Amino acid sequence: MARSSTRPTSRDVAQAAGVSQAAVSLVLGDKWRGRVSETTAERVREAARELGYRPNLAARNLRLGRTRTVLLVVPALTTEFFAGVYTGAARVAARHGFGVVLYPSPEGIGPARDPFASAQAALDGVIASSMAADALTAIRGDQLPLVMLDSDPEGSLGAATVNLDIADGVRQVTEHLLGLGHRHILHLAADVPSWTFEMRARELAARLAAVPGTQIRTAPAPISIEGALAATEAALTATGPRPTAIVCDDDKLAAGAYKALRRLGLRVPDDVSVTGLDDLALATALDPELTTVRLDAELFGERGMEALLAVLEGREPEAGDIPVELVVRGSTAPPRTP
Amino acid sequence: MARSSTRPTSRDVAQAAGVSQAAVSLVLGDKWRGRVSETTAERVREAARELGYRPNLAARNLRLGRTRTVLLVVPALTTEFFAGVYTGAARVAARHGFGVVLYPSPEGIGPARDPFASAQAALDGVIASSMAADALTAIRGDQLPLVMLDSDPEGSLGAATVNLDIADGVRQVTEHLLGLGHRHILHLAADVPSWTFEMRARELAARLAAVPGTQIRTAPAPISIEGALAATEAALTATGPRPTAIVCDDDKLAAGAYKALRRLGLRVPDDVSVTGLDDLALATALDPELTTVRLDAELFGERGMEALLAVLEGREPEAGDIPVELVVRGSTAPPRTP
DNA sequence: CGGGGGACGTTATACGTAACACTTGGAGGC
DNA sequence: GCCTCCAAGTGTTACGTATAACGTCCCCCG
Repeated sequence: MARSSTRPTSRDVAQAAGVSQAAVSLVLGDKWRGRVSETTAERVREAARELGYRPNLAARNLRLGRTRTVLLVVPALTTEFFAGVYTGAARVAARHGFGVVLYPSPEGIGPARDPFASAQAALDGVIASSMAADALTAIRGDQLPLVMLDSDPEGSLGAATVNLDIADGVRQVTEHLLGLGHRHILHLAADVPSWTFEMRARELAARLAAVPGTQIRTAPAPISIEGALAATEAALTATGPRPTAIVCDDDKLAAGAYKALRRLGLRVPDDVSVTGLDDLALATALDPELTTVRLDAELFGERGMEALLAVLEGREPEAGDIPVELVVRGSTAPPRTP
Repeated sequence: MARSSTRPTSRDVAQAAGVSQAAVSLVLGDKWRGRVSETTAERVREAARELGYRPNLAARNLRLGRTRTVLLVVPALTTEFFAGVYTGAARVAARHGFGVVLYPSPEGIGPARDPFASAQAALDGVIASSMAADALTAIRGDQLPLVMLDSDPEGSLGAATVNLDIADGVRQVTEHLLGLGHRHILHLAADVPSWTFEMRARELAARLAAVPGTQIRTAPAPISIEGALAATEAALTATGPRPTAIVCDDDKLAAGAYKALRRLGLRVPDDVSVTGLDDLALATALDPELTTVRLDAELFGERGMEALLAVLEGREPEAGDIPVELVVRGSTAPPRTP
């Protein structure tokens, strides 16, 4: 029996099986075909089982110079959306023998300057959702292979990007509302400095500008129910004609809009139509159920991981945005004719 | 200039600064007081900065025999609740120079037998939320220091435990409803084999049994809005007197109950009162806002991490459950007198 | 009967870091 | 003048693994 206080090593297994450490490595690494006899291999496996042997990952990582671990940087964990992204990424990763480590962006967790101070794990690459440019350059400084999710393809410092076709989602929402007859729209905009939100505002404005007689107003709000409530209430009690529809950057914002409308005595969709974006569980918990743009978070995660694997293997990542789909529910209707 | 293709090592830094590798290690490890002169130390730091040196974590982990990385096993990432637990754990961890890696339980991600197959990172310890017993024994088999969240203190194989005082939450809910005059209660129970849910059912039954004239019925449902909707609808259309209050194991279940009641033409709280448990953002998105038990997820995570640090340092973890608090909102009212 | 080549291993080495044990050149004490 | 001591480092080793390179046997073929 070896030292019982410490974890058994491959050398301990070797001694127990009466072979060399190299043989243990070969057998357990599944590289023994034609190099070790079946009986010896079985003896090694038996010894490993007996001792409860687990390879030391730090040693393996050092030896191989790679870790088969990847970091997923997300802006926060507070929505199901990034849970879905993680699930998809982890599924693809597992198929390729990779693990995924999460790093929620440094809001209240240590210094923002160094995204890796808190993620001690040694890494092969990084998948990062839209984040501020300075954090991005910090990551690039680490020379790690990088895939950006939902980021400006032009300005991402040459990193590979995987994007949802949110511009198309905005198009679908706009056409849906215009088709119903809406002409006066309030954009409840996420007050977060990020390419994706700026792009949504631009796209929405451009779509509406193409139709004469339309008006748009923008109300920025932090992404929380309370924040959206306040912003919506302020925007609707302001002077001028009342919007007949509210386009929200996010389902959570839509939930806040619902509350504001209720507080003002307005009904959805009779007085005001509301649309969201994400299609979280929240969307169907609301009454009436929310018309929103469904984003396939898991597919997003899968495509992100596949892109990173491609970069790691020196291949070209698959191009093309991920399609999104408008889900029409009960929160949109034609505007009441005045 | 060293080999530019590969990452610089401490030896490269040493060469650039004209010192030995050992000196670099001392300076960068902040152990140089009285061993290296201030001028040399500065020269080393300068060289490290120049080359963009980052220590190889795999090598450090191997050398030190520890990783300062901890695994947090959560049942799923689909709720804000575990996002909060993570945030709290990561905050405490960062204060002690630790990192936290997340491992969502193996639902659709690789083989359930080996929770670590997907988490390649080398680990110092594990924090695990309530999970099936076989997964637990698998973890124990790895000999890693373990803290269990919200698990049976008796049956957790000697691991340290940190618990929310959910029994007290159930007490508060029960007393609130009994005080309002409710006597016939439906328990919308999470259909998940877990100590914490079994405990809630037991506690609820015991509390009600102490009051003569009360009735309780149980409807098990998967933790999803759709599942809760179906279960509630089935339970309410069954024969017998209709419950006047629904106690849900979870806010998400409550959202499903709301939908079922709406579909049946019943109003909250006039016809039926509803309570939840968690106090997610969802609770205030509902109309009327949900009376629920607030769990302090971040504090839960902090206490979990502190307990693990205590175990790692050979100390005794702090004892005592984390208090929870009933938040009364608009979803509970006295039953209508028939 | 010589030797070519499988089958079955072993020996040796490197990955990058941290820490222990050791050296060197003076300064100071008596 | 010799011993001691300290500052300021250096040389060396070990952590546990994976793999390239190197031995043996022994069988079989020409």
